[in-house]
Amino acid sequence: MSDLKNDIRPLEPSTMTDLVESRLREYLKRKSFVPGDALPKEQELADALGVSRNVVREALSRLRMLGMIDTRKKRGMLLAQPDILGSLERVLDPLLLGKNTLKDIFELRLVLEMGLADLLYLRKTPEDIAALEDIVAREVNNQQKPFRVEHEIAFHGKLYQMTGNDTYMRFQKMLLPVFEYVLDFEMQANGQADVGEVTHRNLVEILKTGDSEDFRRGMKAHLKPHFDRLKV
Amino acid sequence: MSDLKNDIRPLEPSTMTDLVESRLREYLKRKSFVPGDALPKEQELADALGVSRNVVREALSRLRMLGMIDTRKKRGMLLAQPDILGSLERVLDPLLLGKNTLKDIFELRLVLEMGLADLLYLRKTPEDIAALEDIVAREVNNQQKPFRVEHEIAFHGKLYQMTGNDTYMRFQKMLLPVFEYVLDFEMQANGQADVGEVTHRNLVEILKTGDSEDFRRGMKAHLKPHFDRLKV
DNA sequence: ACCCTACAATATGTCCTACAAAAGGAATTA
DNA sequence: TAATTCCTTTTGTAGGACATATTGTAGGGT
Repeated sequence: MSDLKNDIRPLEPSTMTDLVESRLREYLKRKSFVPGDALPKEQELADALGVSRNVVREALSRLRMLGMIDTRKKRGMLLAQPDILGSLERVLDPLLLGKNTLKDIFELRLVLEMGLADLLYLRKTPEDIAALEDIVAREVNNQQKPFRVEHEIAFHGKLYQMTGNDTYMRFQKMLLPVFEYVLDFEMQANGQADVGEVTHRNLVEILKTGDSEDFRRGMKAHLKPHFDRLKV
Repeated sequence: MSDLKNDIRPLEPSTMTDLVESRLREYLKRKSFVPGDALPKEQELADALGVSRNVVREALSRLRMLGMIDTRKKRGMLLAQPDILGSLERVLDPLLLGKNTLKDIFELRLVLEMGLADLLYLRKTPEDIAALEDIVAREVNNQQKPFRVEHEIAFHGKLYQMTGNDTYMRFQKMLLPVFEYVLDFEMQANGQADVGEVTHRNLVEILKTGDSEDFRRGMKAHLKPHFDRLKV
């Protein structure tokens, strides 16, 4: 098992830019800045670190991408609150990822979907249910692919949103395209898509009358074809 | 509801570096390079884009950080497979995140834990169970905090590992520190930690004799104090 | 004919200088 | 006092220069 890779830290990055990036990150944490605080200017950082402004800028460029800092023309740089999913968004493209990672993400989405129930029952409102019924009602029996995908996203997306957890919702929505990609890929090889015995309509019904365990069982049945697809 | 932020694309980034980054990313996708392929040299990219090599380097620096490209001294740059969690790792620090995000991640971990069961039952082996029993056996009744946290990580970490899903495992392990941080924070305010009625030992027992639904119920009971803590 | 070594070619890594642009702050005027 | 103009400061961009490492190649030795 390649467990080692996770336990042992890969040796320190080599280029100055990498070092500066890590120093800066360390610096930001140590000084416990509050978002909005002004940071030293680029030249000062460069002098303090003993490198050129160029290297500092490359490192800062990375932190800026992660949303850790904000820069304004004359004010200098301000500490910001990173958008944790922003960086994921950039990388989470089916075309860029390896086969193993794609499989992992496919499973991860199933896990997230199965764990949904408790949050859902904690926060669902009658308005939410009404919205879901509306979505289900629009699901005509048109099972051609583009429509099916659209309905999937509408329905499950609404479920994520009902949790009131923005991070969870965004995360799931980012995972969906990867999920669909893997699905397409496997379907082309193995035949066409099966659909679970429990439909969206059934799930809504459970939401109205059942408890979180019922819902979880329903979701499991809904996703059963996907689980069956998983190789042991 | 700030749903808009997720539906509408924020306006195009302003600096050249941002533009170049997005152009490069687009270029990489469009040309559908295979990992290992050689990319044009920096100067060529700069010329083609009509910007200075400096700007190109800042953009490349970002992609390098995300693991999308690798550079060797004379070979030029090679396309690589990004490590999707690598970038998350950099940002997922309790001290850097906002209050809402911390709460979201706290919940996200619960969701992930609740969705664990199916993968677990698909892949668990007798050796895994033995390892779990070993871990539980070492859980002396020493409930002081540092030890408790260590046991938590050992036990739940093993569960993640048993799923055989590397991404899931790493993701969960990254979430744990944030989880503990929030827990500490709330405990200081509200009193001390309750512990669920179902213990690690019980969970192992269920793994041996029960099915995935039993396990899920057990996990829910195990995590009950945390769920109770969630505000509606 | 083969291997080893040394050198040249090349792409990235780093530094430096200079200037444009934007934005805050100060000074000036109504 | 309020509005306007100018100045200063800091980031953004450009371009040139050189160090460094690595690859490929040529040459020499066996």
